[in-house]
Amino acid sequence: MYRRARNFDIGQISRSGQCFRLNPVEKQEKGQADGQANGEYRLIVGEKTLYLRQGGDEIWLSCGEEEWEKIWRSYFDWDTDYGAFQDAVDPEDAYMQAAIRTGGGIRILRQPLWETLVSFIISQQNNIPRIKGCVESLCTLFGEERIDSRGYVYHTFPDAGRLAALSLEDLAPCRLGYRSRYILATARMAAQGEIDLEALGDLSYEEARRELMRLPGVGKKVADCICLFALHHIEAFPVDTHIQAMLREHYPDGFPFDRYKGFAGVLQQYGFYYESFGRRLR
DNA sequence: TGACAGGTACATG
DNA sequence: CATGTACCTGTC
Repeated sequence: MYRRARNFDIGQISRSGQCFRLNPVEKQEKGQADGQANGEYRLIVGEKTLYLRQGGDEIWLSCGEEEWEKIWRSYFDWDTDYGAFQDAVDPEDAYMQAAIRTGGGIRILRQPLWETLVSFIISQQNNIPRIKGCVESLCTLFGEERIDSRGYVYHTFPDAGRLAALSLEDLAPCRLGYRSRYILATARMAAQGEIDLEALGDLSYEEARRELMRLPGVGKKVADCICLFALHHIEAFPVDTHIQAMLREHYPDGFPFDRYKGFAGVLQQYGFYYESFGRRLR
């Protein structure tokens, strides 16, 4: 099926670092412009795969209407007007305006909580290609094998019960380093009901963040990423090394949180993308 | 060789 | 509360 989209760029989303199982199907040529016919992408979420292609503002998706409505429309935050967020940015703020020109097609996804939680524990002191590798090996070794309509074999993300039953030794092949013990401890808390992940969706941003930080390996930054990329609290503003650099270099008098009350997390993504990926384009 | 990669936990003053 | 440090692993 086809859909027309504004402020939506599948390549930018795949490189944005908020999801780790959205990747080009074929190895891409370097230097292809965003928003052009930049090949096909495959996304794996839960039990499903989805293939996407984009040419300009026209998106092709491998799913039918029913699945689109049931899963992907919400996943991509389709009905939110990102143009409105962008219009709210201070016209005098040359830095954020440039960031938007580079990454204005990024969406804040609504990803499954458990996958996002574990992935962002893995993300600490780590780089995106390696995070992707770690997540894939975790899925390959401990997820369940599936095959999609194209005959592509993939693996689901292992649930908390599955991971809780593992030992550090079992996890060693995933090369998670010191994060292994965090993941086991977190999985055990989730599996034993020491934390109610289901209930997290009903909490406010502050409550959810505080609750998440009870988990080993989850500090402020990771909790904010989970709030932003899974629970869709778009006011969450994760501060990592890139964002720290952005704040230091471009907002020495403080970031204008008041102006962007309620959606600062969207700007965080534009800033992060511009700092981490965009600067290579210049 | 050492610093760094979307940090966190724990120890000090 | 604020600062300092160890921590797995891979890459440049």
